[in-house]
Amino acid sequence: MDGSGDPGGGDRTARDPGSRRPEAAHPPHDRGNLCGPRQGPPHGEPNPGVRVPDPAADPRCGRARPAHLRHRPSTRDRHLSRPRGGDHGGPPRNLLRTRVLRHRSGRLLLRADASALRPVARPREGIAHRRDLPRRGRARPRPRGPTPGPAAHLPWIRASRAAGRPRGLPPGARDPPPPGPKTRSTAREPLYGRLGGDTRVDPRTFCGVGAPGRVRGAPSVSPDRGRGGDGPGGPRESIGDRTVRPPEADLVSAPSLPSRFEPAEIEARWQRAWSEAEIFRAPERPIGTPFSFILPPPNVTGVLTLGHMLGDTVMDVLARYHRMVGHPTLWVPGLDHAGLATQVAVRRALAKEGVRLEELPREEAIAQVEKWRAARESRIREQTLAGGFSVDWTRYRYTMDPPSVRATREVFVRLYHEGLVYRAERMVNWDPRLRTAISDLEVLHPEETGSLVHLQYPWADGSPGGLEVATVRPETIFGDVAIAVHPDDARHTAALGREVLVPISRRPIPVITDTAIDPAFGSGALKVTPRHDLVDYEVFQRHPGLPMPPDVIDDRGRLASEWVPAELRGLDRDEGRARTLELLRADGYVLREVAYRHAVARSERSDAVVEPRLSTQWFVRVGPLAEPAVAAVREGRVRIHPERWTLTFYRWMETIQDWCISRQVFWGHPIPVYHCTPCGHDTVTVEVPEKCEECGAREIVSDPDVLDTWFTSWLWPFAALGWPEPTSDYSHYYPTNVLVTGRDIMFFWVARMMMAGEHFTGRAPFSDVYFTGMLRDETGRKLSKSLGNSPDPMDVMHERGVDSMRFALLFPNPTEEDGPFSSHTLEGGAHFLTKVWNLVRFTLLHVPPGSPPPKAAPTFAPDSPLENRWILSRWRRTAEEVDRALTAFEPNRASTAIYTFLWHDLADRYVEIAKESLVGRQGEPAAREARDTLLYVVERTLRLLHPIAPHLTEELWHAVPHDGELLAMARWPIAGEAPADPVAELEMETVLEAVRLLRNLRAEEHVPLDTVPPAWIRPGGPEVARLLERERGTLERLARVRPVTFLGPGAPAPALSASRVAALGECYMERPTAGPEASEALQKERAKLTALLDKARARLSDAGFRARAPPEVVREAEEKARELAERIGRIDEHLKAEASPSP
RNA sequence: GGGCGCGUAGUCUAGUGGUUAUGACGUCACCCUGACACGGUGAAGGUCGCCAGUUCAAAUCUGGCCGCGCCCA
Repeated sequence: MDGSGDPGGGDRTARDPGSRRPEAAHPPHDRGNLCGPRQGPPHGEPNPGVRVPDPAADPRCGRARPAHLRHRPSTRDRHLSRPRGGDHGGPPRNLLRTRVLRHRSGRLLLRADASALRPVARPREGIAHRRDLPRRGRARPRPRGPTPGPAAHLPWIRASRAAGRPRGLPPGARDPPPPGPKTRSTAREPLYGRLGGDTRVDPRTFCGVGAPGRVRGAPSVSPDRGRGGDGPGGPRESIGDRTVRPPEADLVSAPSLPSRFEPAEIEARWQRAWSEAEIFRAPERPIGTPFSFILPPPNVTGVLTLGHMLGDTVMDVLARYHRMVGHPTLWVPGLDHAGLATQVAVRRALAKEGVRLEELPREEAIAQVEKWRAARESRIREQTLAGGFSVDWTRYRYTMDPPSVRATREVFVRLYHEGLVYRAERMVNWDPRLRTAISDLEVLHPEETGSLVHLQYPWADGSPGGLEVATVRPETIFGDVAIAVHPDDARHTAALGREVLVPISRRPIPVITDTAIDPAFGSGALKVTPRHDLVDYEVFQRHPGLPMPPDVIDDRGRLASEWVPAELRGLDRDEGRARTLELLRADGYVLREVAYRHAVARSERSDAVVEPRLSTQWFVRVGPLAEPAVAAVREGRVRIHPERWTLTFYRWMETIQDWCISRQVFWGHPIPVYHCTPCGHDTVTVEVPEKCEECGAREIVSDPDVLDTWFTSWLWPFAALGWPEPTSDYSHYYPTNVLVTGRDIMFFWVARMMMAGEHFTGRAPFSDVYFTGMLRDETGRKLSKSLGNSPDPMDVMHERGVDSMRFALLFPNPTEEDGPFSSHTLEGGAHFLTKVWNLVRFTLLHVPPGSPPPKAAPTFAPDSPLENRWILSRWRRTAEEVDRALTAFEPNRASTAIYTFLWHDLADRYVEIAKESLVGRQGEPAAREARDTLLYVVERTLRLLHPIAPHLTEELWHAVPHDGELLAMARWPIAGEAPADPVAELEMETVLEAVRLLRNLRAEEHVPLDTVPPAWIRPGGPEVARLLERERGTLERLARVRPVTFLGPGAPAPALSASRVAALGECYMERPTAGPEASEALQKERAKLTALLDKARARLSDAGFRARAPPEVVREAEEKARELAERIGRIDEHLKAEASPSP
């Protein structure tokens, strides 16, 4: 645990440079130009008032150009050739703006020449088409086509070759052996490093795509611009060549997106856009049900880790979701001063310069810490900004800013006057290195091997022998006041009432009895050292006659006091122990020493062995505070996710101890207690008093201690909103909705916040607590700084992009458990985002410029293509699942649902099926319906994905016809808006199963992909027959067979064919090898089915099953058995036929 | 020592009583098919830790054991 105040999480940390107020780091952009309210309407209704910054103005983007002119070479470029008449030299580069190219299909393509706007710097490697790159596993050049290269006329590709390929290859040799171990995609070095510094200003870098669906009347955009030139807003530079724009008629628009995306550029641009539109700023007077929560303020001593990123991502997903749903959303960022931890860190830093923090005057020391804090704070903010998290920076708070001071003092004073804060002399955990009390929670108990020393305490009356006492801390014998034995321990009855002498110092002490003594430990006799052991102290308290000894170990952990032999005084504990042992051995007190494994208390902060020490401290009486907090959970007012942690919560709350809140350090909130020297009264007030409230004397001394950091943190959900002042934020946004944090600070922080919330505000501070898991590396170890296996999030974000990181953090991680994070998961995230990117590119290929944004789900005629009805239905189910997951605090499930839908259903199936219609081979009505469906589903899916991958989806959304200014404030899609169509889903399953069978046959028979063989299907029934005949086109295309011939029940199968038998029927494909031998696959299938059938029959023949199982289960089982038997029968026929082929 | 949790293909993971056990990474084969090779198609790979029990039926419920982890003492 992070013992010293880091609500941001134990293993997490953060920092950022800069000024305290975020605005300084991120100045509002030209606020004067805002022509409407800053806050958008609660929904994503188009908000004409919000001025969206012009991404094109971003210097990192190069110059603005219309979207359809912005283009980087992609696959299709290799098919491009110049229009006739194009010459090799072409116009001077700096004049050439666009080119009309002819696709080999005959279509015209319009493409921007990247060289037009600026000289081509060394292009990034990825610009080159993949065919130009060394490929994995293929060593030999593959000659293709007569031209030197597929895109040799493209200057940047030439450049790329020059830069990226081995010299000396002839122009036609395009695939040299891989120069490295892997292709670039699998190379491990950071992309950044390889790209070189020119990456971010590369003119080919895509600078924002058009916004064809711009809202009517949006002031910042000229309405006639269409797809041509607008980014998210603002006037654009005109390139003055609109005449180049060809007639709409026969132009299929070129993809306006490059085939890969450039996360760094996109992220920076949209983060700026969001920031300038101030959409994360929560309204002062929210309308509707707010959604609010605090960011666990990270510890100023650390840097943000991936653990923080996980938590922040989860929170951001929730925030963006609720914002889109229409809830006024407030996410309060902050920073924790982390008193002890910070002091330790600064102390260490100063020590390197030879300065001892303790020796500085208090003011000077505080100034040093302040300086340090300011530097760290800006680092933390930088990281949070880089992550694009949608916090409201205008509400940024620090745990030592004036309102926090006020709240902290207020709370102390109230508790003091309520009798819930008190000062007492108690045993506390003392850190002798830092010289302060620390809390139980800041003490670790690692197992260590020590030595158990058995000593003989001689009888005081001089009789021979003595009492055997075992101890691991012989140096504390000088503080002994008694030897205690269990009253029932027969071994020691003779010793009762006698006295023994403390070895070396020869001081007589009594033998007493106490039932707390464990007779099984050592000799059953315990030395009682009340000032230096909790158990001993308790024994001591039960025996009022014993004298209180002086401290034999001082606050620095040195042997001290007159009870310690002079020669040992001043020695450190360890050395003192060794020297004491020597003396004991020399004088014959040692009976034996044995190695002993035991838990040693160590300070989490300094690693020093904790010294139990009797000292005067301030405490909070937590019993009365704990009860309402427990009640809140029992009554369901606070829900803990994962739920099982509620058990741990209860148990801890039941055994809770008073909380020591004073610390003997200088960095923190001073304890607001002022002691009057003349009369001894303590004045405890919120305002700093000038005189004693009792006697009026001015000689008052403030308490030298400061408060535990958590004494401020536990107030955070309301203190950060302005409490105790009745602020607007407090009244509107408190209680908050959720707390997301690591479970390692459940006791430190979460439980205490609940106590404070109930006690001071009368309400639970949040209704849901979500504990994230821990991240682990590939070998299952926790990511941690000390293990060195925790990558810096900044590196991760630079390498793969923020959204990839976010996706990788969510997707593979179980909701309730620890999850893996490695370069593999990160790569997986990046791959998915590339898939999304390319799916949108594909969509843009087929959605003509200026298409209206999808306002509602397309409606279909009864005979509309199956795939359209199917994909809408699948989208609806996905949207439902995403809603369910996000309201249940399971963002990883949302990510899984979207991933599966988008990749498998939408990209792999729907798009492949719908291509036929989209390219127009089915006529214009079919093309239009497919376009409408595709556009609708893609646009709505981008919305669904936005909370998880905000930057990418924002970019893509602007490329697609859409309604509204920013996706971040667009309306959350309503699942019910698309019709559920179970029939379509069932039918599609059948069709896809048939496709799978045919593909299977193809692979099995090694039919090359460029061969389109005929196939036969004998449907299992009339319904299947009707369906498959209707979907024949889909079948033929996806399976790459033609024609498919449907066989009637009795019709003979083609000779020499391979076959598959499935529930839907039988499929055949000619066997090119023409062997009559029975198919291995058929045999295998038969064996599998037979096993299943045996199982099914065994079940059916069980009388118990028939009698007790629900009837529908029995019916299903019978059905299944029948079907299996039938399939096996059909397989047997095939095998027979193959064994004796018909002539 | 007490409590909680987890053991499913090489790895990570879905799956809360009836499924031919899900997906990802990795592996193998074929393929650059006009979005994507950061891609597509197909395949191989699992006695669901072990043992007993409950049940007509167990990866799933119960108990015991083994292994791992976390928290508390």
